[in-house]
Amino acid sequence: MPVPTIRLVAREAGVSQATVSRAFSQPELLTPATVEKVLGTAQRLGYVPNQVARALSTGRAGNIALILPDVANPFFSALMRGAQAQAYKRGYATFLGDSDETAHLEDVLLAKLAAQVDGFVLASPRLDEPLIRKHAARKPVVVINRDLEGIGRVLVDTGPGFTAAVVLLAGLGHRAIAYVGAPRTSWSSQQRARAVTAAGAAHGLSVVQIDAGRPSHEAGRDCVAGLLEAGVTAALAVDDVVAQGIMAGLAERGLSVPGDFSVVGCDDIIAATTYPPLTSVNAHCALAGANAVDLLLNGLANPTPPVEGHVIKGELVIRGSTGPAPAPAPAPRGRKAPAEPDPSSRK
Amino acid sequence: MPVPTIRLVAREAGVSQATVSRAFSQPELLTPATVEKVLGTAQRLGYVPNQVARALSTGRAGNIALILPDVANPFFSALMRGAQAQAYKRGYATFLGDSDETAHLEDVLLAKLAAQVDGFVLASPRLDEPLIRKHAARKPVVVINRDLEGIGRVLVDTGPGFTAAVVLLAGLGHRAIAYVGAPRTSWSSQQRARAVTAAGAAHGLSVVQIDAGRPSHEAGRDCVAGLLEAGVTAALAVDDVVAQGIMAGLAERGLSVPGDFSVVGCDDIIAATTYPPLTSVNAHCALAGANAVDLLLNGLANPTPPVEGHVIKGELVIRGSTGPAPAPAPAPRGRKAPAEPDPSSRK
DNA sequence: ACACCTAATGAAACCGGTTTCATTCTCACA
DNA sequence: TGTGAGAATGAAACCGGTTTCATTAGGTGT
Repeated sequence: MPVPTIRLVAREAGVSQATVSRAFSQPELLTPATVEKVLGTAQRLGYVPNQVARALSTGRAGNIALILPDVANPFFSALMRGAQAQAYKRGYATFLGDSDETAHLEDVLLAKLAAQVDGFVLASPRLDEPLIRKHAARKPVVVINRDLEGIGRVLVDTGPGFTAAVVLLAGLGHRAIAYVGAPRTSWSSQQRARAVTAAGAAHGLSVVQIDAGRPSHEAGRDCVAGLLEAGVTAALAVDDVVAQGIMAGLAERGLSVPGDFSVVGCDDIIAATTYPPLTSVNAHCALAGANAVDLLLNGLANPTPPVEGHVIKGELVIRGSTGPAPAPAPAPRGRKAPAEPDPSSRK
Repeated sequence: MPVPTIRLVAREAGVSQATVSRAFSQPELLTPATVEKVLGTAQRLGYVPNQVARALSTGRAGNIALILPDVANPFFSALMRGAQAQAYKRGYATFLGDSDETAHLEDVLLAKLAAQVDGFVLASPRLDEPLIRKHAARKPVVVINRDLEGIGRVLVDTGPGFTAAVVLLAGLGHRAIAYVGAPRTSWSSQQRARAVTAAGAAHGLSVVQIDAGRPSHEAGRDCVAGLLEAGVTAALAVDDVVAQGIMAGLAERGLSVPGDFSVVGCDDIIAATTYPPLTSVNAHCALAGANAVDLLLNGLANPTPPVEGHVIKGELVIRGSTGPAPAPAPAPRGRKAPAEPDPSSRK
């Protein structure tokens, strides 16, 4: 028994296929009696409109795709949750593409999915700007955490949160702090680094910057040696996963948080579940995902969508991983701290 | 500039559209020189075969859908990562459906996506058996962690791991332990409960069973009161998230792990990153996801696929959350432990 | 040199819908 | 009663691929 098609229904109901089509997509164009007759026979035959065929002729797939660097990272899984739920609410299905943190895979996924979706949400894209623009020229695109003029974007502004964190640490008596970041390609990380550097300078703190590479638990743990060598008493990490790694590395060395060292994370997804609970900057991940989808779908509805940017404010959530700076240790740990790059900048 | 179609490439390359089509789908039918020429011009024009059109004429969508209860749960995000990567490797794109732990949403997602996919992977479905079978009759389905005769399935057998955990705890001197599980609908949880009960009986331990409801950090923390009331000295949790919640609840009450209480988790995704690191049963989540996809796609390739079941063994990974039973406390904590439901079952 | 088989390619039908445009039918109004 | 506007419906083109079938070219065997 083959799947019934529109032509079969048409023949069976004694109407044209155009009528059947309209009975499903624009019933207001038909006599109620006709609609009823068509839907009746369709029901009887078990006919369901073929979504693929519909997509081909209308050019609308009813799908969107979400491309992100790493589903396993809690920031992105939370974001995805928000995005998928919102897309579902608005009648769209969601493709997932995991680029494994590589620009190339992002590019390939964009190209492969282009025909099947009405638009893309790119979360923290690793792709360089020209390529993003190339794809954006073909299909509507909304980027999350990347500031590209003329392309729809949702930005989570964690700068103020990091500033507040630095202020908090300064108030707790810390004098030397570190920012542990991700590679250059990450807009978020750069933004956070800037906030920390500026706030540190404003409050007379010395700031060391450390690059942890791909943000992971291990990366965080591995940079603890560097932190201690640098002689800082607190670290702000690019995200909670790295922050948790730092705490693990500290624990390995018998240092307690926040007694001996303070740690601040970002995203606030796993922060409440770590031990001790992390002081973290809330990034409202799920909201960002949902907003990106809304922006995208609103753009699809409007013929000439105003290119909007949507900014979400991330605020500091203070928990148990930050405390007073430890009293000056009886003896300095490790070799002497490296001199700051440019002390004059502090005056 | 419209998206290039097969006809444009054909005209540009001076061949027929049939030739272009074959250059992409069956290049062995063409002269290598022709293939090269066609692919060259296609590349130059930025042509990518339209998946929707292809799906319409072949009847194959080239997509699969992964339906799961909660993307934000690390077990599922790891599983998804494995599944998506494997699907991509084999040329399939992946839809994601998050059912938010509800059977109804699962049902709706299955129905909505059916037309656009060649098959489904259902991870830990909350749907009841008849409905799963109904959908499986329409489209190929592989389920993960649900044992349904006649339906392709991947099972992660964590029973032996939990048995080993109980043996470990018995060896450490624990006499009363608890299993903290999820609701009945979870096949995995029931399987684990059985293993714990059986192993407990075999080693003369008293076993209390507690239902935490939806498996979450909070749920774990909330059941700590019950654990202490029951007078147990160790808990095995349905997953790492709940286990971590239990540790948080213990820490709140000033109890140390593993000094005062031992905790065992399951899945081994976040286990290495918690503090203290969790002793956990490795569920090989990513592998399960990849295997499910393989099973599904192999089934699609074969006209009459043998309904296979694939079992993955989960083994115990011992870390820092398990230790010797605490010396009998000076005074029993809380009210007296409730009597076991049926003491006779232990003889 | 001729008949014949195979490999490479092209023309056109087809997948299952949507949509434009033409046609028919009604009914209100002058 | 004639006419024109508007509503209901149908015929056919179209979306962008795949695939069948026919055609042409290039060898091979005798």
